[in-house]
Amino acid sequence: MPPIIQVALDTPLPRLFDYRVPEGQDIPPVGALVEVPFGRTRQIGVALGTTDSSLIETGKLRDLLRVLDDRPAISADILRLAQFCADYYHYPLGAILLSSLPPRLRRAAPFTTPAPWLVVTEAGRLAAPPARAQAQRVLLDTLKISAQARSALLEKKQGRHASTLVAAGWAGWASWAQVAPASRDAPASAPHPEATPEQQAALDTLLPTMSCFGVHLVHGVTGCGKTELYLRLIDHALRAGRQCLVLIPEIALTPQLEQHFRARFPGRHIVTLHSGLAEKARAENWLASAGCDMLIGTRLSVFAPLPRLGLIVVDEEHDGSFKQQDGLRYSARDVAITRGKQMNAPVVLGSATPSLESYAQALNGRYQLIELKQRAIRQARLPDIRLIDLKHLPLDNGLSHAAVQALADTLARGEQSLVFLNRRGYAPALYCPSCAWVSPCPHCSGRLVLHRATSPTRRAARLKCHHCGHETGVPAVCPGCGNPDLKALGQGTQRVEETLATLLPDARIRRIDRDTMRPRAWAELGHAVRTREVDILVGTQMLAKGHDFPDMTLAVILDTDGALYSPDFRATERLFAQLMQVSGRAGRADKPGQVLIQTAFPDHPLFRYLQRHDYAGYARELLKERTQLDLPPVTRQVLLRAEAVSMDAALAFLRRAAGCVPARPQVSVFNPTPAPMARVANLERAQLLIQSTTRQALQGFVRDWRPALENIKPRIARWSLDVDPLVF
DNA sequence: AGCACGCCGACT
DNA sequence: GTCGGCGTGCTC
Repeated sequence: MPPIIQVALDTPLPRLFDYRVPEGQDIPPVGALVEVPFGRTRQIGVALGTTDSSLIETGKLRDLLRVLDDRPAISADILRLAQFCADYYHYPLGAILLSSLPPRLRRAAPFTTPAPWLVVTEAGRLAAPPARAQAQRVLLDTLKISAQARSALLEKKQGRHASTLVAAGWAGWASWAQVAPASRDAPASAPHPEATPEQQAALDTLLPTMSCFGVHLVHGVTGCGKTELYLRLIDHALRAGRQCLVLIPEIALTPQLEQHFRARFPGRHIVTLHSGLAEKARAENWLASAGCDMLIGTRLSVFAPLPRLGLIVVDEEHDGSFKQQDGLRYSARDVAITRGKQMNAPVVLGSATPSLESYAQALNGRYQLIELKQRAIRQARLPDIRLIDLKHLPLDNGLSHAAVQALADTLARGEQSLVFLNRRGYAPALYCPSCAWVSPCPHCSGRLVLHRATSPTRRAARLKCHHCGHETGVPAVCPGCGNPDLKALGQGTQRVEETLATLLPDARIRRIDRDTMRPRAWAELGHAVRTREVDILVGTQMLAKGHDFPDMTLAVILDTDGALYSPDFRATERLFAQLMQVSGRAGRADKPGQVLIQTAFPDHPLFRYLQRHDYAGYARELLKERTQLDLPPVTRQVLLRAEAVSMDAALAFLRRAAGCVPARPQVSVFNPTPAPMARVANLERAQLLIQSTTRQALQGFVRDWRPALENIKPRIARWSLDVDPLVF
């Protein structure tokens, strides 16, 4: 009987598939990528081992087509990590393994990358390019210190200069194996600033623990020198011959971070990985990461091959970008911690506003808490935070007189301001004064948001649901009663921008939200702000991330009140983190910033802590509140998805499902999010999020619910039940 | 997820 | 008479 191998394939079916290995063909090693026939297609899969007997009848077994030996097999540690994710996130192993590969290596077409590195030749070391060829000189000097990845050169648009150097015989292309030894001649790290006493104390605590797994939460105020701390820890790991993985939220927001790292470790091989790279570059960098010293990348890098991994840094660990929102719904921070545990490598989480779940783990001693309270670089005082009590105050389109006056004064002084309003669009709802119709979304419990046309020539105004994506035109008359006089209710960033443009006609205003920001617009924006082409930035939470704008002296915060008393208590946490981040952007070296917050609830405890810049205090307060409500600090959710031919059928299923949910967990969010299927026009989806306690409890519920749910599926096309740790 | 099979209504 | 929309079932 021929040998049988088990293969993981990229299908939604949560099982492995058995194939025969034809006579005379070697059995593929565990982790090898193989091509197999599947249905009437061919698929790439991952060979996972042999078995003597298959549950599938021998007649149905098909033959393995070939092993893809142009690319490395998936290593044992990544297989183990993927297996963890398959169990934890209830997702098929094959789908995880295949999606962890760069898209180019997921395809069968051969991929050869003989020479991804540009190195200086002997002739190049002695050569002196003509003085006019400035760019070539710079590149040659860089090469004398360290080889450069082809992809990095292409990214920096230096491909032509590279070709010129190669044509002159001063540089040549080399494979990874040829490059690595030569690079060791270069200095490992550049001179570094002296550690502040506080940083030194943190290092004294951290360095002795760096030889084994442990999670360390670095809570450091903006400007405390967290990056310097990372650099010291990375240096330590690199000297021990280990690899470092640095996870960052979005590479677009932190191009300077990468430069910083390269400047500090000129002789080390630093590789970057993010979805913005071209397909070929991404595959090259992924392959190079196995032999690199340091990998800097976004969440997808957490699955990259790093056989000598010795340190993981998760910068801005609270950031939502670490959570993947579709497909495999993983949190790169949590996967990183698991990987660290499996590899026995320390994990350092850093943030000025740590997530509450991480902070709770630090307080209960599971993570080590490192606090950096002093600003290392700027001696500037923290911004002065003032509240504008909105009670009895007249507002002009949501803006108080005091706020407008402060913006006008700042403008008159030639300084820059920032206006934060966490609501994009023109108005959060359209309202009929005669029948109280308020633009409900036909597909979910949300409201349709009014979006004005972006320019007179562009398309007309639209109503959009920010929750499920439903979109329609604006009705001429009220759909409820026919009244033609519909009003825009409340303020969005578009409306604030419009109002400010009227009130402050001289100000140059830029709106920053998901509607105005293209993925790569951050660099341009940073430039515009630094060269003072902009006076006022109006924007959503996008302003809380991203670039440091050095000359912002005023931050105005509008309408926080919805989040203060939201039934979703995570809204308050998010608001506090956002306000801390936005406040941190106000002020400059010679001048403390000013923050003005409009609120009808100036006595809310959140503001007390905010005014003292006491993030830790408020985090403790919120955790205490949860204990009193008998909620564990780390709550998680179960996600139940149903797809049916009609929304009604899906909702009916979910209501009945909610009825068979055991009493313990709270059904806290009823959140149907329909998305028309590509092929089945009427098929709708709905989701039920059930908030619960610990992972163990949820897994128990998932186990218990399954049989009960099996009994109640009339007209349900598909349903699935996942532990969803995305929202803690 | 794809993809084919197969069932019923409106077309050249 | 067929074309095609869409429910159903299958993939080692």
